[in-house]
Amino acid sequence: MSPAPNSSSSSTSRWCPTPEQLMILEEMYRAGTRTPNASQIQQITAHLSFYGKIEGKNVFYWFQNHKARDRQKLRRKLYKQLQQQQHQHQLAAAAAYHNHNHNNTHHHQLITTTPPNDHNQYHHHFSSVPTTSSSASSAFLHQPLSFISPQLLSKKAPISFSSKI
Amino acid sequence: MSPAPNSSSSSTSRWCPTPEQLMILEEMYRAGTRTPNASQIQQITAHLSFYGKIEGKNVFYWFQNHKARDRQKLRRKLYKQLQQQQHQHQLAAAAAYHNHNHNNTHHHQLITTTPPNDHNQYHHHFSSVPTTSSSASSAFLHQPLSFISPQLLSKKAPISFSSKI
DNA sequence: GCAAATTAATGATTTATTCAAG
DNA sequence: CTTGAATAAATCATTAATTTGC
Repeated sequence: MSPAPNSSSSSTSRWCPTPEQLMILEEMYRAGTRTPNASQIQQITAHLSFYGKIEGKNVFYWFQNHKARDRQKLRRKLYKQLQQQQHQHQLAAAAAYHNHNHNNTHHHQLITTTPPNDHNQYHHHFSSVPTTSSSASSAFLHQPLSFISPQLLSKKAPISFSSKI
Repeated sequence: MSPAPNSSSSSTSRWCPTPEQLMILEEMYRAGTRTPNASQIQQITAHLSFYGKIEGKNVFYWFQNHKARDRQKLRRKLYKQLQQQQHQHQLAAAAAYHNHNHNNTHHHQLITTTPPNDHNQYHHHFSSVPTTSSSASSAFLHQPLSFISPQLLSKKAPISFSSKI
């Protein structure tokens, strides 16, 4: 049943996107639009208003919600995988306990569906072992553990010596 | 393209964070850790090594890279926003702010930092008549409002069978 | 087949974080 | 240290699906 979204005088409780509008929005999202700015929202609204009553805030909210829920979904999926891998870790640990190391590089990275264009791909690359010219990191790490900061795992760790940040 | 990072050779070309490690690192970053010192790095490494092979330099580099990329991302975003006149799309959000609490069911307000002066919490009361100002906020307040329709500002009355008002 | 009741989706709001500027 | 700006997370509220009893 078509809900007749634009019963004008009545209480327009909330926007109900028509299938055309929804299709276009989803296509835009799929194409990479995540947080359109004002001009884009204006254009999208103008374009979509051809298919039914719509306002800019609807477009704005739609992208907000869609992005948030997409992320949420992905996050739940990752969490599931995390639990699985924790389980496997336990198994692996148990196996390793009974069996000596077997040179079995059991790698994770089961993520098949690459996140489209979002951030969070912390795959930095650097030489595994800086041989002679040990970079600052190793030198840094070779410091004799001056004082252990108490609030490592606590919240709000005040970075004591922040030169300029 | 990938040269089979973990093929036969046991020498892993580079550290590959497990989801658990990644999650913990992100959580630490979110909690405020940005440039951990040697002791912190040691602790973090010890903690994370439970979930997989990791070294101190990995932790060090991770925080370095993460911080850098975060800043970079944010700069790009800000640049985009400044480049434009940033009209409405936060206008909708601002309009959403405008609504006074209709019925706050339960609020748990965790105050982390003691607020010395509480005389100004959320003053987003943009009057319907914007004053001329140099800030971008007034810019979006000023504009002709293709969306953010008046009905949003005048906030509809809740429909009949509300629980309570 | 059909509505009332219940559940799932999703639009709309509020709250908490974050960064940078003053 | 405070404040402005913007957003993402969390939540509220309403519509659509669906289940259920008749």
